[in-house]
Amino acid sequence: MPELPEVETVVRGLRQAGLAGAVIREVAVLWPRSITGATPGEFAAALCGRAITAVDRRAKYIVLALDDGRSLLVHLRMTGQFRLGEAAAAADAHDRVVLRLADGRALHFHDTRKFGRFRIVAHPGEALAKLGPEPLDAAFTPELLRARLRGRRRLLKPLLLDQEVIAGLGNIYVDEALWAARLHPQRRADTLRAADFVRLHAAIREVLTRAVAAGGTTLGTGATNFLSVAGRRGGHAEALRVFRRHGAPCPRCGAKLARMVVAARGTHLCPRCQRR
DNA sequence: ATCGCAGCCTGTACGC
DNA sequence: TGCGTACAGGCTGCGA
Repeated sequence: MPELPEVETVVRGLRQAGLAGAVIREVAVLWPRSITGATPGEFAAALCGRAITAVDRRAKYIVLALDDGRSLLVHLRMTGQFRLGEAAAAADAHDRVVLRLADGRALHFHDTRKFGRFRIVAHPGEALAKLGPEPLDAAFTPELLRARLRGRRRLLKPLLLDQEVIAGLGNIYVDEALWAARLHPQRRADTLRAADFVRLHAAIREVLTRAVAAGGTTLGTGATNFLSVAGRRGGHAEALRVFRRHGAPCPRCGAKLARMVVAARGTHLCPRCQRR
C-alpha cells in the first residue's frame, strides 16, 4: 500500500530512469476509470507531444510537470505501480495506462485493483492546496504538528490518516509512529501534552525517514504488493515493529502486541506501552 | 465538526 | 484440492 515512502521511492525511480526530459508520443488508456477529470480521448490528446519536465512528489501524489505548464497527477492508491519497458512490449493484463515515449520506451501503469487515478491539472499547487504539511520538510516542527491537531477532538489515528491534517501517512506508518511515540491510536488529540507532540513528531520523521531509506515497505510476495519502478521490493518490512505483528512480543516491553479496529482500519499496538 | 458507511476493485487468506 | 466468502485499505461522497 503506497504511502509517502513508497511514493517517494517510485518518484526517485522515475527520475533515475530519466523520465524528466522524456517526450510522450502515444497514450493508451486501457481502463477509462483510471482517468479523472477528462475523457480518455481528451487525456490522450492533452499528453501527446508533451515533454515531461520534472518528476516530483506531494503527499502521496506523483506530480509530472509538463512543458505546457500543466501537470499530470498520479495517485497509486492501493496497488498502482509504474514499470518501464520497450514501446513495442505488449501490455500486461493489469496495465491500465501506457505512455509510449519518443525514446522508444513505454511507461506502464500497472494497477491490479484499479483504484489508481491520473488527472491533468493546470496548477498542481491549487489542486493539492488542501493537503497538510509534508512531514519530512524542515518546516514540519513539533509546534506545527501541535497547531495542526490543536482543538481537534477526534482520535489520533483518524487524524493522522487525514491527508488534510498531515500529508503522506497511511495505515502502516501511523501504527508504527504511534507505537514509537507510545501513544494510543484512540487517544483524543486534545488531551495531548507538549511532550507528546515532541515524541510524536520525532516518531513520524524517524519512521518515514527509515522507510524511505529502505525503499519503502513490501509486505508479502503477492501480485498486489509494492514494487519500485525497477521492480524491487521495499526493504522496510523487517523493520516494522507492530504492523501485523499482533501476538508477537512488543520489541520494547515484551507484552503481547494487540490488534483492534480503529477508524475502520486494522490497527496494531502494544497495550502496555500505549495507554489510552 | 465529526462519524459511519457504501462504493470502488481483485488477490489473498481462511474456513469447510 | 477445491470451493465460497470475508478481508485488505486510500480516498470520495453521502447521510446522520
